[in-house]
Amino acid sequence: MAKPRFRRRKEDRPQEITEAALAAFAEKGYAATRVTDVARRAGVSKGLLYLYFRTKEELFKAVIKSFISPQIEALRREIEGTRLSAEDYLRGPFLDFAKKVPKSPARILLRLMVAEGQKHPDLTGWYHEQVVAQGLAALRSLIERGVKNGEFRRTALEEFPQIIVSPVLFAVIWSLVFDRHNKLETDRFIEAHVGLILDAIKTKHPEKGAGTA
Amino acid sequence: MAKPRFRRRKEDRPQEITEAALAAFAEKGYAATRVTDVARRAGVSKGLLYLYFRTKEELFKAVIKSFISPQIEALRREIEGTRLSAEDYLRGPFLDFAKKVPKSPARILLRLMVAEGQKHPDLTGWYHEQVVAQGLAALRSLIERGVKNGEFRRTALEEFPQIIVSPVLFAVIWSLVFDRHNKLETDRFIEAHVGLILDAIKTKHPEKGAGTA
DNA sequence: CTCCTTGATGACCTATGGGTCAGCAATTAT
DNA sequence: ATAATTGCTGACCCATAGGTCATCAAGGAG
Repeated sequence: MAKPRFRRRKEDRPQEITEAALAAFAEKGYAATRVTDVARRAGVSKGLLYLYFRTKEELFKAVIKSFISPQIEALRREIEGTRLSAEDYLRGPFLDFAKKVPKSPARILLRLMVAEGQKHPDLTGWYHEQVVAQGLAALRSLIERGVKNGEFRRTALEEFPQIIVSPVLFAVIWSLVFDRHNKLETDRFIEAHVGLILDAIKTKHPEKGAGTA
Repeated sequence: MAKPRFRRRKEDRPQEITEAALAAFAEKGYAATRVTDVARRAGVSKGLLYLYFRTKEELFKAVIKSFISPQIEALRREIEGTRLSAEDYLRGPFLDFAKKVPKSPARILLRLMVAEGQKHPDLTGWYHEQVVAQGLAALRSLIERGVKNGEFRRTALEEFPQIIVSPVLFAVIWSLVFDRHNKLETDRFIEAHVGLILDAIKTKHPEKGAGTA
C-alpha cells in the first residue's frame, strides 16, 4: 500500500508550523521550547522548519505577527462603524470582546510579549504600532465622542484610554500565573471594572443603583 | 604586596549573589541568563555560587523571596495601623506606594513571575500566599471599613480589590515592554485610575470637580 | 514509464551552558 | 612558625539544542 512518508504541501506548511509554535511557546515559553518540539508538533522534520524560517527567532516573530493583526483590525473597524452610544458600545460589544481575550490564544501572546519582549525591540515596536496604538486610538475616539455628545464628563480617561483596558491585561496575567492557586472570575472582574469606570465618567445616573448589574 | 586573590566572606555571599542575579535576570530573563554571568557580576566564581545554591532554579526562587516580603509586610502593617479615612489613605500613602512600584526593582520581579511563573508552581504558590493574598486582604479590609463608615457605596470593589491595583500592574508591564516606543507617565496614569475608581465609589461628592486634581 | 525538480528528511556538527570537583589559599587555632 | 580548617577557584565534563547538509522520494512533465 506504500503509504507515502510525507506529502509535499508547500502552501500549508508555514501556517502549520506557526500554529504548532504558538502552542509550544505557550506551554514552555520561548527559550525553553526546542525547535524540535515545534517540528514534532507540526508533524514535520526540523530541517523543513529551517526551510521556511531562517532562525528560531524569525519563527517567533512570525508567530506573533500572524495571530493578532486580524483581531485588532476587526475591533477597530467595529468601533468606527458602530451606531451605538459610547456607553452602550462599551457595555456591549467592547465588554464582550474584553471578556473573550483572557480565554483566547491571544493571552498567550500577551505573555510572550511580556516575557521575551525586551530581547526583540523591533518586534515590540511593530506590535505597539500595529496593535496597541491602533486599539487605543479607536478607544480614545470612542470616548471623545461620548464626551462631545454629553454622555461623559471630561476626565483623565481621554488622555489614558489604557485605563479601560487594564483589567483585561490584569485578568490575563492573573489567570496565567495564579489560576491554579486562586481562580479569578475574569468575566465578572472585567465587567465590574468597566462598570466602575463608567459610573465615574457618566454625566447622568439614571437610577442610583449598585454599580454593576 | 600580595593582594589576596579573594576574601572569605561567608556571611555576605548569599545576598551579593542574590542581588547580582536580580540584575542579571532583569536584563535577560531567567533562561537566557547564564549562571556564569551571575557569578561574574557578583565578583565570584561559578563554583562558589553552587556552594550556596543547589541549582539555578534554587537561585531564582531565592531572588524572588528575598526582595518582596519586606515591602508587602510594611504595606500591610501600615494599612492596619493607619488612622486616616479610607479615601485619604488611598489618595495618600497607598498612591505613593503604587507610584513607586513601576520604578523599583520590584517591577523586575513582576516580569519574572509572569515570564517564568508557569514553570515554577510552588514558587507562584508561595508568592500568591505570601504577597498577593496578604496585600489584597489588607486592601479589602480598608475598603470595607470605608463602606461601613459611609465613605463608600457598596460596589464590586469589595469583591475585587484587585481593581484598584490593576493600574500598577499595567504600568509596570507597559513600561517594561513599550517604554522605548511610547513612554507612559506612570505616576499620572496610576493617579488618574485610582481617582476614577474613587469617584465611582464615593457617596458624597464635595465639589463637582474634574476627576483627578 | 522515466526523468527531473524540489519539498522534505534526520543524522550530524558544534557551541553553549548547567553542574562537578580536585586542589588552592585565606584564615584560625595551636 | 606550622598545621588544620574551609571558603573559594576555575578547568573540566557532558547533555542539550540550534543549525547544516547530503540524500531521499513525491509528484509533475514529456
